[in-house]
Amino acid sequence: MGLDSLTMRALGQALGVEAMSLYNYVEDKDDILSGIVDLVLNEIDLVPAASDWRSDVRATAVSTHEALLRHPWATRLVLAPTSVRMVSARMGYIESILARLRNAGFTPEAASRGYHALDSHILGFTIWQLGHALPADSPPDFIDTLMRQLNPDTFPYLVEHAAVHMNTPEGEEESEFEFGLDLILDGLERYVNSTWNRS
Amino acid sequence: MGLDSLTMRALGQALGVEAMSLYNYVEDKDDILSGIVDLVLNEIDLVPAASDWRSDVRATAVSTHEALLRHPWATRLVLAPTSVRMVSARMGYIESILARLRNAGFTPEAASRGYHALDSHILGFTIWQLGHALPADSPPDFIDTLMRQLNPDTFPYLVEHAAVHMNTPEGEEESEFEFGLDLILDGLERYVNSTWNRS
DNA sequence: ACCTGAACACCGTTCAAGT
DNA sequence: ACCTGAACACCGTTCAAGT
Repeated sequence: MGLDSLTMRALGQALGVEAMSLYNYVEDKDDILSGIVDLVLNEIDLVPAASDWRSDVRATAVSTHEALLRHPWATRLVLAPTSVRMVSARMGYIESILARLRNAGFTPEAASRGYHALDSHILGFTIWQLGHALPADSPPDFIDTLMRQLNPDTFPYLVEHAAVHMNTPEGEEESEFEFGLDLILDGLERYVNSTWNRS
Repeated sequence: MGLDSLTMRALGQALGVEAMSLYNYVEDKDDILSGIVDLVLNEIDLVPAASDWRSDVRATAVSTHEALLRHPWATRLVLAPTSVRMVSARMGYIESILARLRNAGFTPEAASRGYHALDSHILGFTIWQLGHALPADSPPDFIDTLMRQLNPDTFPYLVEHAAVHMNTPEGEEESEFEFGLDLILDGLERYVNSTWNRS
């Protein structure tokens, strides 16, 4: 499992064909990966202009987070694009966030800051979340070894932290993303209110 | 350049030896990568207990961000560890954040939330920032192609956003990290104040 | 037009053979 | 004890040769 197991030879085999045949349909492997990024990003609902900027932007943040979680392997491609096509695939998404903020009255500078704060949280939290999940190919004794290191004397608060996680119901886990998101939205709201001249 | 160019054969050559000799000193390649993670994480100043929790935690967040920027290739290893050793290398770091929050009076649940919000921003923002830098091996026409797609008619706000970046002095760029960090710290401060019983 | 075998320049890793 | 050549099982990619 994992993005690394997507090889030209394996893909060919899945299609009942030799790896070299793929080059009749595709420039190179990056072309395939770019296509994957396209597909994933197309699952995101672009920012609507339905209500206030905060709800609109929030909806897209959640939609993006969900789309990425649906495709864990693609997330690192979105975050660290390896081709021009992957970069340009994200342009519409970025534009729609910027547009929504500017239309809400953000100055160009405030919209830029807002976009950075939001997008780094959306992508950054998601990849952080995915990275903290144990790798799928972890050997059976992976967790054992880890647990043995988790000594209550040397890491009391880590042990406590683990316990908090154990006692947290399924859906709650998800809302950690929204907790951080709301901290940022709160902050942006106060930031623009403090720098706005009401006309 | 990049982490991918660290191969056993290349490393051997740099040491004036064949690749196979390395296996006399090292279990496997993961062993080497784990060692790199160790070295990078050791550059981080763990959370002091010098003043208020906010300043203390903030100092470590900045220290971590700086250490990671000094070693861009290692960042994705820290974020998506591929061995038990890489995971356990981070334990002391996580423990120190949790400890500082708990000692400041955070409940176990609040400390967990706080840690998640902070660490996801520290690691997430950094890798987001690194991912948005153009890849070092970008072909010369990479930027050209990109600029041609950046049509002011279809992406007016992206063009504006790019202009904001152009007009931003060097050091300012850095403070985007601290801008987001302070939004989160503000939020945590209000969060714990609202849930605290002062005794 | 599409597919393939052989080949090239790479990987990480093992192992018997050298010193 | 440490190093190495040869080998194995992989990569992405090219290209001449087949249909």
